[in-house]
Amino acid sequence: MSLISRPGHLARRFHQISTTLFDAEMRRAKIDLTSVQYAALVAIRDNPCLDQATLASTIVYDRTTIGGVVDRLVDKGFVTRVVSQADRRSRVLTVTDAGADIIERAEPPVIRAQAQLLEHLDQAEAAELLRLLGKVVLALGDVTRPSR
Amino acid sequence: MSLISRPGHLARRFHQISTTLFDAEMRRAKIDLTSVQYAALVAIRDNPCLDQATLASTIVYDRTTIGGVVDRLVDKGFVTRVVSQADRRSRVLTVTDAGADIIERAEPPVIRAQAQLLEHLDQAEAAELLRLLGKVVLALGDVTRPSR
DNA sequence: TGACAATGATATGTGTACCGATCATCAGTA
DNA sequence: TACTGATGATCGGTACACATATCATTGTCA
Repeated sequence: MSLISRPGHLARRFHQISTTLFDAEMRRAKIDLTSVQYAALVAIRDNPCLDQATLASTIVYDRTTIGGVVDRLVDKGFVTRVVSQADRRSRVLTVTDAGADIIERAEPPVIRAQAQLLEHLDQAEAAELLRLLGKVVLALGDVTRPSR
Repeated sequence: MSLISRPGHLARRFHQISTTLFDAEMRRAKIDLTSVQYAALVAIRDNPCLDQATLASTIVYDRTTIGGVVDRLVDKGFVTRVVSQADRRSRVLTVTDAGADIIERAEPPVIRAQAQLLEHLDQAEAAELLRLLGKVVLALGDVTRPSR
């Protein structure tokens, strides 16, 4: 089988294309967010009083990685991180007003990037692709999360 | 739309699962290769006298990244890199005997990892998933390659 | 209540990804 | 033949990914 048609290569290219489109749209909108930062920000907004471990588990990021991602969101003023009163080991994450604003502003570019990713498929094909990806991710999700 | 069902997240998770399965199989087989290194190695074997720029273009890696990947393949003794006589700017890459051996040894684990990635889909679904991914990658391949 | 396993977070190290800039070399041209 | 643009490779910097190890805190249980 040609390298180009191998599942692993297709997975890599599909993801690469997805993030490239995301970055291009964000740049056009003059928003300083990576796709990883955006996903983390949305997850924090939607789950008040999240700690980092739960955040990592929710969006399936590596625990070590999430620390740096949150660092950068804090630096940009989109998130606050305070030591929990209930459990002094954990840090409680909260989206700031600026963070909520950025999420709103980012929504149209995000939608455009998603549309571009799928624009060469018809409606049925796009739905089927997402369904099949979802099926694989759901089936293998627990076996293959980062080893923590 | 839930974060979990967004195309970008699915792309990220699918790729993440693919590389996790690859790494697990390689570890089981006691082979010290990443999926990136494996793809580069196969491409070098299949295209004699490849230079790094053409290699990067072939498998669509960033040019800067490929330097480090080749470094590690050279360190492991799987690839030689010599300055081209015809064009002293470029380095000609060649797979060593040890490199060819490793590719052979890696083939069964690679096949197993691929099978695991798709094992929760039936035959038709798996084929359709690969077809749709291929269609997207082909359509967007030129627009979204790293900017070099 | 004191040892202790479990848990949240961080530190360290390697590898991948990619941007901008730089340098050497090449090829074409005035 | 000196100028100039293109090209192969590298350097510096930032960000993500993940393994292993370490540290602080917690709740439990003998």
